[in-house]
Amino acid sequence: MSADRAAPTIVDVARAAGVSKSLVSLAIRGDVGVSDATRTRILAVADDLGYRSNVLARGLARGRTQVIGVLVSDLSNPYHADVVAGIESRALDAGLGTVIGHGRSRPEVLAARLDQILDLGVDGVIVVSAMLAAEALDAAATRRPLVMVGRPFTQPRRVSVVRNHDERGAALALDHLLSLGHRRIVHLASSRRAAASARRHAYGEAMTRADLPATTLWVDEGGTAALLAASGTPEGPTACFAGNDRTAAALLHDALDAGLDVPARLSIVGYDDAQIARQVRPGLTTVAQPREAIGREAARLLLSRIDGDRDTVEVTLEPSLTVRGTTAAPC
Amino acid sequence: MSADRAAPTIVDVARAAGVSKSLVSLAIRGDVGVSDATRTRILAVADDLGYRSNVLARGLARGRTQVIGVLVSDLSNPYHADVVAGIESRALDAGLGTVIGHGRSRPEVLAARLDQILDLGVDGVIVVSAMLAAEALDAAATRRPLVMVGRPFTQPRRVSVVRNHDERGAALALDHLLSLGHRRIVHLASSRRAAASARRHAYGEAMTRADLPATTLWVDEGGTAALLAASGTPEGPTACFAGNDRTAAALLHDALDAGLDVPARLSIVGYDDAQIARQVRPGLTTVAQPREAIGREAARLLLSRIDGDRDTVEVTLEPSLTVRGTTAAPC
DNA sequence: CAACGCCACTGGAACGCTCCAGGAGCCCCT
DNA sequence: AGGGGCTCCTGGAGCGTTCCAGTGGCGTTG
Repeated sequence: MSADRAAPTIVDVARAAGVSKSLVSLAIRGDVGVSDATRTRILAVADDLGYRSNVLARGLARGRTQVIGVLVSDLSNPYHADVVAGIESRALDAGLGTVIGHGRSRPEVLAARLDQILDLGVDGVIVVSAMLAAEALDAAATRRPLVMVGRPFTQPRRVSVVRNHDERGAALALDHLLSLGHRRIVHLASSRRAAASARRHAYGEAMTRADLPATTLWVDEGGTAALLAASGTPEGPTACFAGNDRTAAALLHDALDAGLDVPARLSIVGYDDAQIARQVRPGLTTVAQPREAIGREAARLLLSRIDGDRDTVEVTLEPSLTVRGTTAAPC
Repeated sequence: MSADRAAPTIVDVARAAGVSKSLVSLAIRGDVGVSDATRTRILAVADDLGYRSNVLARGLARGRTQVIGVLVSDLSNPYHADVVAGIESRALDAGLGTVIGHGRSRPEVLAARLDQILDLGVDGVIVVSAMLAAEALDAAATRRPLVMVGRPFTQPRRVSVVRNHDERGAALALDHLLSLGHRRIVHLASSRRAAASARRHAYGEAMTRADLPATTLWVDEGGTAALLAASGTPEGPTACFAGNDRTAAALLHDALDAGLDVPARLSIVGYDDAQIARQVRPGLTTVAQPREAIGREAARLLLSRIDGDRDTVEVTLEPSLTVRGTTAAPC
């Protein structure tokens, strides 16, 4: 099938338009110094021939590919999808393409993908994963500008960080519960990672501020069962702030199974506004991160780094509270 | 910061090892015709210098980048994530990298991303999206080998297709309901797209085979309400086969809201074994597609096309039934 | 011992683009 | 009339690879 004939190059266009290849290059990139008449002619010819500029050749010659990479640990996590959407929209505004690498939640795969994306010649990388090893992150950052999403501390210098303000989010959740009249509020934690710790500490501080005792229960230590058992008793907790929506949803599930009325006997607040928060019944009250905005901000930081800005910064964005059906005044 | 010094090239390695750049190239690619002693020396030097081969230059010179592209319409769809995981694992086995493009469920974005991925110089593309316009698909297929996942008909020749056997899946669902003793089974459809049609037709055929009347209700025509109203009556349906899990979950939700006992008064079977099937209560009985296997098969087909195989084929893989809590014998 | 074949290695062209130094033509000013 | 400064355009070098046609040395063979 002759349609497989080699793709037209800049030289083909130049020949067909009767100009030099340099001029075609200038015209296509929209450079000044090309007369309008010639430019339109060249573009028409290019279009006619079905010319597409070869990114590989351009990247090789310019040292820039106009493509940024995004490394994601878990594709199926809607949080990641939204952040990626934000990144893409901002990149597109700047005329850059985006490719995504998928780490399948495994540190070694993640590191390999990161290398592979960099090898492809992207101009910069945004890492949306808390799981990437610090050394891999550091090594990558010496190769290209790198922006990290979500990890609360800038371990290596040279990387910028965008994250949601977990402390403030936890405070939002607790203010909500406190204003409903809850006093015996426990925290259900399932992870010791950075974001989870920030939320846990913020919980502790909010309780201290309100002069109330703080109690953290761990899922992997049977915390859920302990919580459910206690919440029947007169002195038991009337509300629970969970470290994330998955944990909250599981708790809700178990509570309903145990015949405990939610929210009448136990109020539950999650964190993340994940899809599951809308799917459970009653709907989960939760703290929402500004996911697209986080992505857009990450892209903005990366673009400025690509343009030569050497400063690495840490940006935190404000979360908000979404009230659904799992919170009410204690009865 | 002096770590930003230019990355070492093959020439640097050659100079450091005291050989020609051609020999370095051969050694690194594992070509024959390099003595063992020289090869190990070259590799050691390369490693020492932190040499990484430049994919852009290699792609330009060879016309092959050793990277395949995957175009996905919706990142957050776990179905897609699993297919991608399958693709990646197979590609990795063959020593190829993978980049993902994200179409955000919008045909025009999808088409633009596809072009962009192709521009990047990937050796082939796998499209995991039913939404891509046929023309865009066709245009892409003339540029590189292309494999389509999920769309049941090969519209343009030149593309291979991997899909789940929707007809057989629907038959599995109906066999299950029939063997439970159901006789009045309706189909609830929400889409007229290809996969949905295949399931709908298979429903009709299965009913005909069993000598039972087939009734298809459409969600967008108030089918859900009609179904719920009818299922109370003596002659009303005792079971429903939904076109996908989302539809099934919504039906389940409405049925429970209406005070209808599921599965006692109404059995429900979905399709896809999406995450939601596990999250609703009771868990949804559904047809599961072999998602990773589909991805692996797609990658296998693509690789053989890349290696010069000109045949385009259509492969269907067998689905399986996952029985959960929404099906029981009619009472 | 000359001829041959094979092995290990080399140098340069090519891939498709960008960038740079420079050239032709034109208008304006002195 | 001569020069200066535009604007519009050109040719060639260079980006880091791969590929191809050799080259030289060595062992085998008639």
